[in-house]
Amino acid sequence: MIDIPKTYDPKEAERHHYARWEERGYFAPEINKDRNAPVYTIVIPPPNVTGSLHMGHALQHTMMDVLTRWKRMLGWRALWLPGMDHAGISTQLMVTRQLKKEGLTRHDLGREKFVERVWQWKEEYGGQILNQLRREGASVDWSRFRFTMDESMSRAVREAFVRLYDAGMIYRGNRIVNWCPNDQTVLSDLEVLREPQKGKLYYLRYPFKDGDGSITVATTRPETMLGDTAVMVHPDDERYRDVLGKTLILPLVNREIPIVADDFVESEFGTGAVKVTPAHDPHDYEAGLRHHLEQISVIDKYGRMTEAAGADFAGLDRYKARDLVIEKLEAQGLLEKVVDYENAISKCERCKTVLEPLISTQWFCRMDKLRDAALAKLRDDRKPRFVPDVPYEKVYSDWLENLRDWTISRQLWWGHQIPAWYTPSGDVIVARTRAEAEAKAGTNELTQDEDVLDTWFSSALCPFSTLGWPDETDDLKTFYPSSVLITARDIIFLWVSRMVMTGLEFMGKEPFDDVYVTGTVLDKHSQRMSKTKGNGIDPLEVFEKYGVDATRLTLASVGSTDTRWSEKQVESYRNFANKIWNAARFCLLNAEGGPLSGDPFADHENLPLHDRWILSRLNKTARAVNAQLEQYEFHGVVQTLYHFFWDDFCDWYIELSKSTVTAEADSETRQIARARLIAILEQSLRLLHPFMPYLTEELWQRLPVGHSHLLHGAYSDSEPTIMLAAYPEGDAALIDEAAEAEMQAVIDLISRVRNIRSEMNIKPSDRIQVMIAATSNLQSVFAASADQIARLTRAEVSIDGNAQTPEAAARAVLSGGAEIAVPLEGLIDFAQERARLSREKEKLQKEAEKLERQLNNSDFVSRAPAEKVSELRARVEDIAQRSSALDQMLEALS
RNA sequence: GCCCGCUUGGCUCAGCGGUAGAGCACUCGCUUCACACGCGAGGGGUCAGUAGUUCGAAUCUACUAGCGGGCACCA
Repeated sequence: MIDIPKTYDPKEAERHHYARWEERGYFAPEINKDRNAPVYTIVIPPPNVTGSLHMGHALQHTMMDVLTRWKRMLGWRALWLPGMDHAGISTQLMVTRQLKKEGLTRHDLGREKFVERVWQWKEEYGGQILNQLRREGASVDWSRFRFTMDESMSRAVREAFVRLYDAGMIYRGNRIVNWCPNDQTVLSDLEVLREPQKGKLYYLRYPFKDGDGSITVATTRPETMLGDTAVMVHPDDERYRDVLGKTLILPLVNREIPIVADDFVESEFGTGAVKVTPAHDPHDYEAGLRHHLEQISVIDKYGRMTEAAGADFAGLDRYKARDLVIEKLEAQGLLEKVVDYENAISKCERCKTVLEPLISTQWFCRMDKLRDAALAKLRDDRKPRFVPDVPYEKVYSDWLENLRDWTISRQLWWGHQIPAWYTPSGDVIVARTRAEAEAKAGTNELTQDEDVLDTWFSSALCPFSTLGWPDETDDLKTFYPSSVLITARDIIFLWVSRMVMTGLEFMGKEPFDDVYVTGTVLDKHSQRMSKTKGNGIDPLEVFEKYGVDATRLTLASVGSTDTRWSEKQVESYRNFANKIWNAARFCLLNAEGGPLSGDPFADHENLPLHDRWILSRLNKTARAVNAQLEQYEFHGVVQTLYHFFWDDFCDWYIELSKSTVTAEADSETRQIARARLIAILEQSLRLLHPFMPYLTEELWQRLPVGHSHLLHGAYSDSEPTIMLAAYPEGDAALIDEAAEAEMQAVIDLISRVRNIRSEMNIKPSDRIQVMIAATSNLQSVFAASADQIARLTRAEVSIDGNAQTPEAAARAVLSGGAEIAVPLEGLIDFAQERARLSREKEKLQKEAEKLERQLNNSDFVSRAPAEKVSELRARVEDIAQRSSALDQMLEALS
């Protein structure tokens, strides 16, 4: 007897298979020997080197793996390309912290040594997520793994930079930017966190230069007043008509500043007069340009006041300066009032420091042309295709339309140093290499720009830089563009849009056909999981407790809508995994003598009903599964598989096969029944494999089948693995509606008898008798299934339309013209039976009335499709028949 | 402020123009020779509300309410 544990132990299966799959190269598209096979590509949105696996990753990875495994089994050359990004700011922060513990700063080490330290850190602590990817069963091609700081990727970054610069799309300029005083670097708009905060609104009086009086302005940041160069009012504001063009004396500084008119001002807000600090506010910066105002920087890159703020303030922290400004203004009677006020404040996404808008020289990427190309692609070709299209297509295009230039330089040491050099005379040379720059400049006295590029600048190139671009490699030709990008919605801007723009610019083609946007896994209070809230659930712990396969199934069924995390759900899929294990256990315990070759379902016409039925169900399921995967209907496909395996295969097919399969004596009938059972199981495992890779491989390897023959043709010379077995696509010829209808009648009959058993409180161990009278068609169906009906109802079955049934019997009427009687001499309570039948009659009557009403509506009969009308008529007829049979029964009982 | 999504049994979610579904929870009965992470039988929903379109609406349209999200937030 084969020894198989009664309960599935996921850890056991998870321990072995992955390493074997990886070693044997199953993940690489080269395993596929069919040169004409279609290509399927997914480039992973590279997780960052400092990150570790969270639920969102696990969700996306599951879906990517499902699709990759599915296409691979269909014989496609499937490539899932893994990568990782260098996360400039976060990583530098990690290492800086590490140094701090040693009492060092990065400047103590110098740039070169510091970068070395970062590489060391990366080797030691970075990329945790890569092993977690393995744990998930992700079938990524590790041989093509790319890290954004690898030389090949760095080269692509320099190439892209040079090309964009030469095309006039990258420029260096002095503009207002988001500055993080803590990280000492500029940030792009997308890295800014907007958070509401309780603050104050200060009303300040600015006196007129000539004559008495003053204008009151409101501000949340009084310290910036030291850098004010104007006050603005709305041109139509009656209150200020007379003061337009007048001059004010800026308090504390005694600078003369003008009053100018600008539409931007909202007269209703505050006093309707706005102080303008072009050097420390993005809106004021724009206004400053419009009115040719001086830009006076009063705050430096450390968030301290500059010399320009005046001797009293220079060197003070910006918040200390705020207090001092207020104190001094109050002393001079220029503080009108202070009110509580809530507004949104910009913070650094990573370190949460309040950002300081500063004027600074940075590199920018112009977005107009890139943006227009992306928008045109969407408008003309509807590419990329968003799934679901509502609302993401609009989210994407709205964002693109309002796009501003992208700040791409960062004041960091970890990252791609900008390929720009300065000559002694200050000319800028942009080139791929220093040598190229020297040649261009005609001198070797060049200094390279100190800054590095935004990490996203390199990530945006991933869809093609990972494939070898700028070289026209075979990989690039073969695998670009990729088939689908799977991602969470907060990445649409950071990634999707930028990849589309660079893809169109450099490759002339969008980087992926489809963009599938996953839902979000929320906690049970509908809150997003986050580190700061501490409400995150660690996928690794879930793997540990319920197994990887069960977790994958749970995550796959999230699909594209947000879902609250429920451990009960994982538990039910854990139970499903166990159900599969035990179904296989049953098959294996009864496998002896099952033939190894040949199609056990060969003689299709003459198969028993339940065999034709399960074949029909299986093939229908396979077709549905393929269709649903094609449409990214992850939730639906999980339901389809679950229902087929548990309800159709386990609850019915195994039970219907049992008497033959478990017969004591060996026989050809027993052999073939066993072979059929195993064949259905085997195909089911293949259908399930993309979702549950470990369990299915574990079981599949144990099945007594000719494994090699089951491999897809493209992998026929490989070692057998379910990973490379042919994915069942479903044969339409095996779908047999008649068999399904007949089987349904048998199932209904068995259910009705069980219902009688239960309602009449008949002990499971008590044998009963079931007498069946049916119309000729069903009569033969039931007759052929009599043994199975008997077994599943624990009854003696007799089928005879003319037999006399005893009065003391529980009865039921089936749809399609069949009646059953269960003689219950001495056991039956006539009143109870009457009540039961009457309830049933009532139900039928209600339904009949509803149908009659519809059929009596002449509009319905004339306008609804004829098919629909006749369907309803047939139902009415069936109900009438059952109803009158019930009447007879009731009459007999009275 | 602008835009979007969601609202279906106690809970978590499917369905998205033609007889209201699943899992969990609940009730009853089962150590039936794969599985108690199980088997069998049940109960439970006017599909948020209102008005429309339609022969027919949970499903389409508009509005309302509640919840959630995105963008812009004006000092």
